[in-house]
Amino acid sequence: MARTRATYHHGDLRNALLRAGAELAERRGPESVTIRAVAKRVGVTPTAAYRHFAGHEELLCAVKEQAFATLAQAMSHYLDLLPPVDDPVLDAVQRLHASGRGYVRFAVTEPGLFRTAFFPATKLAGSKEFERPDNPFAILGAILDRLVEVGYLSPESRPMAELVAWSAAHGVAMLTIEGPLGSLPEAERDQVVDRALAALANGLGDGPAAPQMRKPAGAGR
Amino acid sequence: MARTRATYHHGDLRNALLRAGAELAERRGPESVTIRAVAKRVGVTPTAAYRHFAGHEELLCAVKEQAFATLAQAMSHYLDLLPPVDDPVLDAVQRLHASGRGYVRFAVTEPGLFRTAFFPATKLAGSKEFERPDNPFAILGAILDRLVEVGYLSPESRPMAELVAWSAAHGVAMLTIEGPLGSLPEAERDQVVDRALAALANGLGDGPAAPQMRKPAGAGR
DNA sequence: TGTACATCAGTGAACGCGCGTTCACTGATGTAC
DNA sequence: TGTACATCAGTGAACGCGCGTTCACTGATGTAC
Repeated sequence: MARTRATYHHGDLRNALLRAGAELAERRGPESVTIRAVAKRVGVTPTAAYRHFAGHEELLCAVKEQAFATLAQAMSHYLDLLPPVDDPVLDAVQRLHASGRGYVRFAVTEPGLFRTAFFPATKLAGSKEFERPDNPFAILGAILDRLVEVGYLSPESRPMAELVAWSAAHGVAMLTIEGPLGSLPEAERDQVVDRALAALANGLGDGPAAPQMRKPAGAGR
Repeated sequence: MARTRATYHHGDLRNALLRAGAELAERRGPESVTIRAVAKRVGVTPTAAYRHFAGHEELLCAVKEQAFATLAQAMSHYLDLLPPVDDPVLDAVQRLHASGRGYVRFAVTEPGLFRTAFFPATKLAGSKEFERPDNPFAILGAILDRLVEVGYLSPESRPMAELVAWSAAHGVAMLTIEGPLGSLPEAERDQVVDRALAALANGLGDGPAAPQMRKPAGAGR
């Protein structure tokens, strides 16, 4: 299987098309993921794609879902690199911060994939990406649970906190790849990113352990 | 002038095309702003548009810029509705909060225009929208200056604080119109929006007047 | 005030492009006997 | 083990669409004399 098309039958065309879709999305964004472009890239007739996808929309949804998973993996990977810290509160807060940094980092290094992950899904199949365990929502959820455990976040504030945290990271990411943050020099941009994430971590904390974590004014990274 | 095409010469075609572009953007997003569609809407040959715009890109940039200005106006208008409060610190913080709410409100009620305002500007003319005085950056700037005056924000944190604040609002807006926040019931969505903005206002404050403003755990709107 | 004429803002037909999708087809595969 | 045949995964040509853009043009406007 998976030979590069020496035979008439491909053997693994669906996956090949998906991979080609991901490559196109990575290089030129979600708009470039067309039936024709994807088929051409694999070296196959456009018609052949219809054996594996009902149409363009289904293909795009599959690529989108895949991009979303890649984003989650990047976040996880970035979190895994984080050295643990003795103070459990600080450790938990740092994990929140790092997840945001991983998120933004992915958006910056893979803007095409990032945009694809959030490409407006036309009709159905919109929220399928959340059924998988490795999605940003779930990753954030675990971090926030930990923040409650260590007393940084109050249990009352726990519900929907994922979305609050997600918003902060998403805003920074978006303004960087297609907004005013994009034209900033990298050093200043990183500073804004860190300050935005710090403001979130800072502003989110309302548990008994929160006050001691507040940084002094003007503290950098 | 501005009669609805009883004569051969239009008299105000450039503006008419721009208006048609805005209407299309409003209804079906930036992708639908094409030379042909805009001309058709005005009741004119596509070729006629080339008397007023160098090409599609220039037209789209103009519409984009216009959408951006509309966003700023909506923010201003929303801020103007805000009743002043006696406590100057509270007043300033509320203005920050309200500007964010206006921003998100615009995104939700006019998603097409909002997306148009942030549509990736291909080449040049990218940052032209910031030359005008009525842009979100300037509006936020004034609010943040005030926050420094009243001692909520430390002067050291003032630089680039616009972008930090902007990120928070932008994230919420984006996740609402084309992300997981969109599928939430409206009441819960508003709650997330308010919490995200509160977390920002809360987390941003590092001046002497900040501690007294912190809300108790689980405080709602 | 009347007229010739330059200028300007539109028309209409046409180009080439890439797109999604359908059709009748054919080559390869693998299974039943 | 060998062969007939159903099934399946691909081909190739074609459709209609909307797009940006160019061309030679014509109708309206307004200005110089």
